[in-house]
Order: sequence, then C-alpha cells, then structure tokens
Amino acid sequence: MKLTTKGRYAVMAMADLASYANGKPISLTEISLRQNISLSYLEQLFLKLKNKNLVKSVRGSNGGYILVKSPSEIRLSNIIFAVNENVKTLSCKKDSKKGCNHKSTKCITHNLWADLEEHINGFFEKIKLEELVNKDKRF
Amino acid sequence: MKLTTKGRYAVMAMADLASYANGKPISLTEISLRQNISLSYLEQLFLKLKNKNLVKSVRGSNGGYILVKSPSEIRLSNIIFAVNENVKTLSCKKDSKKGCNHKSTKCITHNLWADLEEHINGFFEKIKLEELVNKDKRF
DNA sequence: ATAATTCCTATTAAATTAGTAGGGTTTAAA
DNA sequence: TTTAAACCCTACTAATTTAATAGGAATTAT
Repeated sequence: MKLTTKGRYAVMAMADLASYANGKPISLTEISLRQNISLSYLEQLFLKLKNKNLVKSVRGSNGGYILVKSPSEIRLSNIIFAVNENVKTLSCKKDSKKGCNHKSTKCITHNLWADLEEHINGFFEKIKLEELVNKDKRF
Repeated sequence: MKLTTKGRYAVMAMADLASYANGKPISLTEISLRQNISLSYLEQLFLKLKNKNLVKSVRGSNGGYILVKSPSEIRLSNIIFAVNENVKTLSCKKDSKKGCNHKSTKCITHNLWADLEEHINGFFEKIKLEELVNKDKRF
C-alpha cells in the first residue's frame, strides 16, 4: 500500500508557492528547481490546479502562477482532489464481476474500506496549506 | 492514490476464516471459492500470515488453516502488516537523491506524510477482526 | 524579434501489482 | 499402500498504473 507522488508533489508545489508568494507570479521553473520536481510534470499538475481554481496563471515572460486564495483558505484535500489523487480503497467497479466478490451482496469488508477512505480524506480536510507554510518559511 | 488488493484480500480471508471457524481447519480452497480470490494468491498470503503467527496450518488431507488467536485479539493492523501492506507515504529512501528533494534538510511536507502514515495505521489498529465478523456472520 | 513562460496532448519508460505456474511435501482415508 | 486433498515455496509473466519525457503551440515583457 503505497501512496503515489502525484498528490505529494502537488502539495509540495503549492506549499512552495505559498511560501515564496510576493504578489508577483512564481514560475514553475523556480518551483521545479527548489523542489526538484520535473518541470513538465509540474506543468501537468498546475493545469489541474488551475482548472480547480486554486491558482491562476500569468502567461508570457515573467509569468507564472499565483494562489487564488490565501493559504488559510486552502485545504490539502482541495489540492489532492484537484490532481485526481483522491484515495480509492475499493476496486469494486460497478460493472466488473471482480472487486468485492462475485456475489451480489457487498463483501464484509466493503464498508471497512469505505470508512478508511473517509478517514484518509478527513485527514487532508483538516489541514490547511497555511499550517504547512507557517512551520518554516523557507525550506 | 489507490490502495492495493493485497491487504484487502488478507483481511477478507481472515474474516472468512473467523466467520466459518468451527474448530476444524478451513481449507484455502473453501475460502477461495467463497471470497473469489485465486487459490494460489491466497497461498502466498497465508504463508505470510502463518509466519506472523496469526494462523496455524494443518497439512495433508482435510487440512487447512486455523486462527491462532480469537478474532477479538487480532487487530486489522496485524493482518495488514503481516502481508507487508503497511502504508508507505514517503518515497524518501535513505540513499536516494530523489524523494524529499535534493537538499539535505527534510522537505516541508515530510512530516505531513509521516503523520498520514500514522493516521492510517492508527485506523487499522483500532479495529479488531471480531468487529468485522460480528456484523454479519455469513457473507 | 526574442526569450521566458504557460498551455496542451501524446507517448514512452519504469515500477508495481496481480495473477499464474509448477513442482514439492504431508497426511487422512479408502 | 495408493490416492487425493491440502499445505509449502519459488519463480515467472501479464496487466496496470505511475512517472517522466517529448514536442510543439500560444502568449507576453523586454
């Protein structure tokens, strides 16, 4: 059971953005260098973050990204969700015969995994971007 | 972020075992049929469960597996851990330059993921096998 | 004009997971 | 004493997912 990097990268990048915010747009190149995340990969992530209205972009030279809201208004769940990294504990697809089990009723552990999903999402909902950034302004 | 089936299968199988326990060993063939999990895959899981002393095996004809402890004494964390499905939220390997970031200090999100790991493991520690089984004796 | 930057999609490479295969050992029971 | 059911163990393959790369188009400050 391993959590993947996509959500982690997104949170790191947003924390970087919040941390270095100065009113002017921050370019992905900067973030890429500071956080050691591939520029192209960051671009993909920020497209999604933009679509979810967490950041806005400024195109062209000296462009970059700016947080739409203040770090105190952004929950980690917003970020994670934006990059489609919401937790999936169940593989029970609607159509598939596999998943739960072959029976029509839900398997005994079905609710367990659903609960776990809530538990994890709840963790991310409780934490705001602000809390990450305040711990240490420059990292 | 998707949780894999290994831990889920292990929990399902253990719940099945607890649910159908009657003093005599339960064969993996039975569990395989009831839970729709490949027999060979189950064998791999039960080797690990046995090594962690959660079940004992009875070889030969009419053999199978028996729970070593009562379902009230088995935490889901024991099962998950036994099949090596303990959560890994960090990819910061000791040697690797990748992971956190290239810098020597821990990245700002490092503790976050460590906390998440604890949060998830805590979830499994709180729940006992008994609780799953009692909800519904036959599934 | 030029360079820096976002924007967007497609493809490839790497890693992991899920599942299969095959043969060995043990033991109850016919 | 043969047979079949079951555990035991390792290795391999297939499938899926993730991570990363590639390549260009559009935009804009200088």
